[in-house]
Parts: sequence; C-alpha cells; structure tokens
Amino acid sequence: MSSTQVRPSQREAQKARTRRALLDAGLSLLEHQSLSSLGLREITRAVGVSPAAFYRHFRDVADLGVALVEDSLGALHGVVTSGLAERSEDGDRIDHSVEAIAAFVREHPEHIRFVVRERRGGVAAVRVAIGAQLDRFADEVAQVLADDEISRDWSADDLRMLGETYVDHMVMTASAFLEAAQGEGPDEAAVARTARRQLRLISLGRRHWTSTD
Amino acid sequence: MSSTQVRPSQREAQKARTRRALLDAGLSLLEHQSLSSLGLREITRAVGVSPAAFYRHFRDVADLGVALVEDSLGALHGVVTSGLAERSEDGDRIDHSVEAIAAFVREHPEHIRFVVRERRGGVAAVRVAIGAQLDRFADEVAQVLADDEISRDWSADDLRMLGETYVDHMVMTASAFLEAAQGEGPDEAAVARTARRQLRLISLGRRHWTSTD
DNA sequence: TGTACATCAGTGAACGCGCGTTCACTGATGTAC
DNA sequence: TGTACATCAGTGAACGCGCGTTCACTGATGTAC
Repeated sequence: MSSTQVRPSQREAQKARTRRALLDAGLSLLEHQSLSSLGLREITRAVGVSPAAFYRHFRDVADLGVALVEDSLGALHGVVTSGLAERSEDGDRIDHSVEAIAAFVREHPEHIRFVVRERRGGVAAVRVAIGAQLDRFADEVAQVLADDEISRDWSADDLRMLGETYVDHMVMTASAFLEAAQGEGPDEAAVARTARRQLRLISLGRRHWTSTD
Repeated sequence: MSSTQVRPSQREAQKARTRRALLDAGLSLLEHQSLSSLGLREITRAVGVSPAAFYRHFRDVADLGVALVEDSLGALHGVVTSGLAERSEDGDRIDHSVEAIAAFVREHPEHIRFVVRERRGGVAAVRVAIGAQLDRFADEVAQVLADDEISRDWSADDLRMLGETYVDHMVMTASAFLEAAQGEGPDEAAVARTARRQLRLISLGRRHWTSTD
C-alpha cells in the first residue's frame, strides 16, 4: 500500500529521513573501521536517536550494511555501461574511463571505501550483496563489449571473462585512487598512469585474441 | 642476547610455543570474522591461557595481526619468483602458474583468507604491512620479467606496472580459488579457466607492447 | 469541520554479559658462586 | 654438585565500561464517521 503511494504521509517521510540518517551515519563511521566492528549504539549516538529506534529500521548492523550496498552500487549501473558504450578512439576511451573512475572516487569516497573494504570483509551477507552487484556489472560490460567490432566473434565465455577483468580493474583502480586521496601509496597522477597502461595492455591483448571455443 | 643464541632455553622454547599457539588460534578464529572484531579473550580462551598472558607476547590484537602478515606472506617470496623464473613454453607457464596458486590456496587457505580480507580491512597497521609485502612481490616479479626476452627493452616503469598487474592478478585468483573451495561462486575448474584466459590476455598484450617512455 | 479511536516511530530505563586492562602473585627455570 | 637468589611466563581476581536487546510507554500523525 504505502509503496505505491505517490505522496508519502508525513509519518512515512519522517521515518525515511531517520533511516537515511542511520545509513549516512553508518557509512561515515566506516571510514576508520570495518562493518563487523561498527556498533549499533555508535550509529544511533551519531544520529541522535535512542538505540531502540534502530530496530524500527534494521534488524541489526549487518542488515544496514546490506542496504548500504544498494546505496553505493545500485546507482552506478547506468553510469558505467553508458560511459563505456561511447565509442571513440582507443586512447581517448582509456583516458576517459580512468578519469571517470577518478571523478567518481572524488565524489563518493566513502561509498568506494565501503565497497572495497567489505567486498572481502567479515560480514557474509554484505559480501554476497556486493558480489552480486559486481557480477551484474560484469554481465553488463560483457553485453556492451559484445557489440564492439573488435570482439565481434568472441565466445560468450571469453566476453564474460573480459567483462570480469574490466570490473576487477575498475575496482582496483578505484581503490588505488582512494588510497592516493588519503596520502597513502602513489599519488593520483601515478595511479592514473598505471591504470591507463594496464588498460592499454588489456586492449592490446583483446586485439590479438583468438577465441578459445 | 637471546636472539643470537643457537639453543633456546627451555623457558624461551615454551614462550615461543605459546606465541605460536596464539598466532595459530588467532588465524583460525579469523575464518568467519575480521581482525577488528576479533577479541583478545577469544584468542586466549582458544589457546587455554589467561587473558593477561596475551600481553607477554603482543601489545594488542592489531599487533598480533601484523605478526600474522609476516607469517602468511614472508615465506612466499622465494616460491613466487623462482616459480616464475622457470622458462617454458607460454601455455605451459600459464598452466603452471595457475596450478601453483591453486595448490598454495589448498595448502594455506587460512593465510590467504587473512591476507585478502585484511588487505583492505579496518586495521591500518595490518593494511600497511600487507601493502609493503605485496609491493615487494611486485618488485621481485618486475625483476624477473626484466630478464625475459619479450620485455627486453621495456622501461623500468612499464616493468613495474606489469609486476603489479601480475601480483594483483595472483591475489585475485587466490581469492577466487578460496571462494570456490568454500562452495561460493564458480568452482575450481572455472576459476582456473578464467585465470588462464586472463593471463593469456596479458601475455598477448605484452608481446605487442610498445614502450611508453 | 469536529470528535473518538488506531497506528506506530521514537523513548528511556533496565537487564545481564563479556570485554580489555591492571595487579600482586606463584612457581618453574636460569644463574652465580 | 649444591645452595641461594634472580628472572619472568603465566595466573586469577578484580575493575569499570559499553554493548545489544527488551519492554511498557508517549504523543504526534492518520483514519473513520
């Protein structure tokens, strides 16, 4: 009922605002720790509600973590594939891709940190949720690649492999940009340079690929 | 004084045994959680010593984590580079590399899980320790690659980039084998197939590379 | 529009619990003579 | 070899603390008439 309502009631709007505040506080508290050590009281304290209020929105902190996955990656689906679909010269496309990743990390550092950290983190439900989203990305990328003239006669398996490779590379590069932003590791320019070379390496491999089945 | 002693005293031997037990128990308890949620009492309980005994060996749990990094990756240095240095036909070399990773994961699943999880985990000191070790690997791999005829005239930067690429790929593949072993994601054969194709892609890229500086 | 009742997001107090850390101690091992 | 003293890994009790969860509640918002 409420889900099909166009104008949410005052009550629903207020509830949604509190939920948003819990998610935002949670994400922000994850800057220096991982989800499995994040406390429920820590979150409610940051928002300014009682600990008991938490249960009106989430079953536990892991549940909030799963919601954060949607928050962090859900919106990205269109962006990635449409950006990738733009055809342009090879070097340009690589430059644009790397710059797009850098820009996204600049805009949403906390989301990226969360995804990268919890992708292999200690909370199973969150790991699974992130894995599912990244799998979808790999599929979408493979789909776009299938229309590219270079990989015209690639097998579905090979395309899927290539999609995974690009997604993995994207995550690794985002993670490296994040480290650069906080002064750890090489600086942003160096990260971008390495990322572009790696994409060039893959691109060369693609051009000389011979299908494996 | 004790560090240069050849025969450790009974006391030193016993202390070393307890330390080992703490490390082993810690690593084993990390199967289903991450370091930042691992409790000191949890570890001493598993070993069967009093909580206070922990402080005779480590300052805190993060300190034990740093020791675990050495434990997990320190022994690997020789193995990786000597395995890589064996020259053989290209396809064979790829098969052998992937099989070597699979074998290592089969033998040391807990070490791999620890490294993969804490590489981006919530404990800064451990992240730094793992990053330093992986950096060393990348250097070592770049060193070996420099002697390869294919990359004879590559720039130092390009070699370093390639070393990083191989190390990142190794970690990703190890992580995928681990997931396969616990029934998550694709099975071992599929992981191996994807890994081999990715190495083939990189190998093709290498062969057609033109130096960037 | 006004009234009476229902809903339900958020409260605040209480609970039992396990945590990390401290401390003076014990008793086996090591050392000096 | 025997004795007297020093070292120190591990003990066990105690501490204060913040945790997650429960519960009956309140009072603003929503609904029916």
